[in-house]
Amino acid sequence: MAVTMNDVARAAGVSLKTVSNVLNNYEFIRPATRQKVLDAIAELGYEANLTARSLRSGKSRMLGLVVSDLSVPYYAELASKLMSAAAARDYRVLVEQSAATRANELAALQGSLSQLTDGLLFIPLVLDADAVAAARRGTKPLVMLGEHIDDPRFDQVTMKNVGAARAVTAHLLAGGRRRIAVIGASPGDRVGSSGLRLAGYREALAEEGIDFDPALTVPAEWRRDGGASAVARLLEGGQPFDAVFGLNDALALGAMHELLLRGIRVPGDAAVAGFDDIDEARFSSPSLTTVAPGMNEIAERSVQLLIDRIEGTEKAAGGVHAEAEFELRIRASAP
Amino acid sequence: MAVTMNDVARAAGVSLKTVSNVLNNYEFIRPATRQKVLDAIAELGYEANLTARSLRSGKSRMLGLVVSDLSVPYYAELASKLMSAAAARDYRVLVEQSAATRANELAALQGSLSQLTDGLLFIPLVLDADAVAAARRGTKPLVMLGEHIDDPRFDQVTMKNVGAARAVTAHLLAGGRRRIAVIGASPGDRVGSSGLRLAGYREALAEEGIDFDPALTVPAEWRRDGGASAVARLLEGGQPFDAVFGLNDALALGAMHELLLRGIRVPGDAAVAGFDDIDEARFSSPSLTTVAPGMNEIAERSVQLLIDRIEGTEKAAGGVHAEAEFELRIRASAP
DNA sequence: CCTGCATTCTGCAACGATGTAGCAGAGAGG
DNA sequence: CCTCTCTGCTACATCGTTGCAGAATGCAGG
Repeated sequence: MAVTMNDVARAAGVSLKTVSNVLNNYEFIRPATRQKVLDAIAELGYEANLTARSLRSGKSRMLGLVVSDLSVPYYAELASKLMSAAAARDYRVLVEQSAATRANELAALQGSLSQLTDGLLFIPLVLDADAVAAARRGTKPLVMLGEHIDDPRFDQVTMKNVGAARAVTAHLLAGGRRRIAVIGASPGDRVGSSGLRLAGYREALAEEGIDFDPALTVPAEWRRDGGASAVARLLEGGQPFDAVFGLNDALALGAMHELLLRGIRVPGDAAVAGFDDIDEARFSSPSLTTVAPGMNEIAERSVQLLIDRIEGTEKAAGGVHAEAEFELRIRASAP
Repeated sequence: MAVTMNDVARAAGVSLKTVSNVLNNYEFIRPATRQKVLDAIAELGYEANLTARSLRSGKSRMLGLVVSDLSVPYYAELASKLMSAAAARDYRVLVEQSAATRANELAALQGSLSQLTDGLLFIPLVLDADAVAAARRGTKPLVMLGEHIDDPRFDQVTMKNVGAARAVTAHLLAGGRRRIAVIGASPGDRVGSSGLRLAGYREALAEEGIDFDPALTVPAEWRRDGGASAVARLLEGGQPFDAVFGLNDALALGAMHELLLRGIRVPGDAAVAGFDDIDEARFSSPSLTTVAPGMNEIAERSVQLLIDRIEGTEKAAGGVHAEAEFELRIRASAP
């Protein structure tokens, strides 16, 4: 039914392989022959069968993206940018949702997703480095995103969590705030986004000679309702504070919602700052001070790195680590 | 390198074709033979090569999803649900962003996306029905989502735009509001989401015997900043109003932001209602009254319909149209 | 004992592309 | 004049699976 290379070859009066050579930009073809083939292709409306090409060549020009849940705005935005970056290089992205499940993350690394793609962009949430390394021995390229795993064995593109959190905290301190509550971490966190951002917060405090008060560090699910209930617990615990640093924007927005509900003025009584600079941060009332982690750069560099690995351009033996630049966005919630 | 069916056949002491038959649940195989094959598969860790299967069988068990931009929360959520619904039926979804461009929408309908997939879920934004019909003649199944196109030729799953908008408006009217501004439509809109929702608004007004005032209908881009600037224009135009109906939640949230900025109390001075029930609607301050358009049902039914077409279960000659049920969510912005 | 049918399994061709080998002719070098 | 390399093309095998045709067996019916 569909036009095949054979039909084109017959129409152009050349062999099947010559058509293939034209399509693959083989060097030694006479211009006249090339033109005959191109004319036949145009006339018949031929389009290469990607499945057949993929079977024969072992390449699909598809990248896999493993993410917990696309309905989380941060991941959706990142996925969108990754897809655009890939499209610009003539690659497609096949997304798989892991629901932050061990079984699903493992399945994505080993199963049919990696079979269908030339390499994987992976945002791990439950697997640790050893589990990933074990699952992935001798297979296709893998680039890690996010902060859950930080291991020299893997290629990785991250944001500057520590530096950006330090900058946000320093900004709150510069505004005269002295008791800054942190929402979304436990005082003992050392790894992952929460540990890194908490470390940045502590560095900024230390620079100002302020002691770290564990009572101001409130664990919470990184969602809006987590931020709201963390603030509620903080207030009910009677801890005084003059600023809230949500470790992501959803937490900060939820926290701000709860503060306003209880008649606490923002930024008058308490400043609020977040992390991520999602679109909503500009439109909350008051608009949210936050830090943009350089998502465009993360998307660009991770796609570039993965494709370089696939095409053999990047040959570094160990893992390549890249960090995107951040930018502080000062808005009304913490001027 | 990878284990093939041939290796399994050799290990099990049967023919290649018998292995294939086992995998495809062919009826006439002795239990003992089936077991030998399954054992060999388990022992060797064989996994079927999907590319080869796809080339040979012409089926990929992938659905294409054409959407303008995944970073729009509504689309991201819908995509997430579509992917889950597909996964439950052992299908995968390959997403393509059209950026609401005519060329990209056409390319998605005709190009390699449809070649790689067994059918398409399409949320058109610029193509009209005739253009889609022309682009799609004699190819794979296509299910339309959204309201941009409403045509009996196509399979389509939609929300009850008119009914839901009427319900929201009726709720505002029941709360004593009489001058309800509508944001996101032009008074003359008849088609698409804006036209349908505007029609529902007018129906509710008519039921209460209230005249439609075109001055209260303000066009705007369906984004937060669109809602904000529409409210600004409304206020600067001096039109009195006691409620704002944003034709989606982003518009309503942007509008509410602008109202609060200008010291107008919500819901005291003006009630605000939206449409979509995105996650943020629960967490804005005040929380947003809106209508949930039944996105789960839309995702389930559209995936089911598409797969039924692909597998030949659904044989209706014309287009099948389905509408999901909506649910009014009454919150603080318009109690 | 033969025929017919259901059951169980096998072998070959084919899906549509690319890789490898090789052939013929032109020009270069000895 | 004979080899050797480069150019431009063709033929054939191959990627890993499934569709089709058919072989071999057992069993029932006449």
